[in-house]
Amino acid sequence: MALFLSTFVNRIDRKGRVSVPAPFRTALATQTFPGVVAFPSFVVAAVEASGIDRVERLSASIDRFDPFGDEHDAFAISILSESHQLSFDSEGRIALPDALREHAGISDRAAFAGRGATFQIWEPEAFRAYQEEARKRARDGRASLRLGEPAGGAPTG
Amino acid sequence: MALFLSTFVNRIDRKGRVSVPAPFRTALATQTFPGVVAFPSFVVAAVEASGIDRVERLSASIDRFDPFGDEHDAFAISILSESHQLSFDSEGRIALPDALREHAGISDRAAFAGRGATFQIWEPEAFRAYQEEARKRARDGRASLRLGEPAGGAPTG
DNA sequence: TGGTTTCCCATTGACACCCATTTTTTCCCA
DNA sequence: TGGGAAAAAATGGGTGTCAATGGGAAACCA
Repeated sequence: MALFLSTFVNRIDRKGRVSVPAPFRTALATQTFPGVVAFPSFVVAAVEASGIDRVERLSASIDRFDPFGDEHDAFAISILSESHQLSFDSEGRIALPDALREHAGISDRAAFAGRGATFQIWEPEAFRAYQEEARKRARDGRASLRLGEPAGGAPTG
Repeated sequence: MALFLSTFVNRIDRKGRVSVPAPFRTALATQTFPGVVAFPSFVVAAVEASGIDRVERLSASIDRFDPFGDEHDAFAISILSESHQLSFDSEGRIALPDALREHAGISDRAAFAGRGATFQIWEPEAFRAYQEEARKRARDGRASLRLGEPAGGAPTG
């Protein structure tokens, strides 16, 4: 199972290329498409990304519902139509399309932030601020999260 | 299941490496990733650490919910994106990233404090003070600890 | 055929691996 | 039960390898 952890900040060269962090590439190695699938987040100013397998599952679960109901239409449009397939070059880099860069306000550096099964791509400073905010919320303990089986107990942090 | 007990203080060399205490390495031996996963505590000035299995469970339980809801966003960001995968070298050492060292105020020595299913990494003096404080609270009887049935509730605290 | 993308190669720097040494713990035996 | 040998753990440092980065040239598209 793919697990994206940690945050890496990489440089974008004048051709618009960024190295995908090596640990992320490793996590993506089993995918059927050698690259990442990315679309603009509709919640925050960042790019959502994952391997193609996850998108295929998402597509399948959308398909399972009424294809003309508008409930899932929004998701289908927002995600699938705005997704980009970004393939690795021989060095493990991808080219970020302008649409995605603009959405995230990215110029010459990109922060790859692991989120478990997916990751996000941010403008580094914006991510720092967002992270600070998230940390505050976590500390306030408004969300309580318990680990699944086998071992119970909340994360102690 | 991994069980981390006792406290060990080890030296950090000029490359930023520390030996993970041998008993902790033994407890981690069954994990799928040979190393530790660590992230800054959002409660105290210390580093939270565990094996990767625990983080995988965490990721899975986040994934189980609406992946675009913000209910668990704070934890996802605070834990997953701030986690570092620190792999053992052939001597059983890990390299502590600057971000983690700074958060815990660690310079040249690190205290590994067992907490059962997880452990923490402290600056030794800070840990001593924290321990003293915890002891005081325990004496005042303000903390009550209950053992669960054989496999019952998890101890909190 | 201009502009873009892909492939290839070079450079740099960080880190993983390897080996040596010191320190601590364990174990054995007098 | 104390001393000492042997084993294990911790520590220190050199070096080869790989990831990140930059740029030129070929391939591709419009």
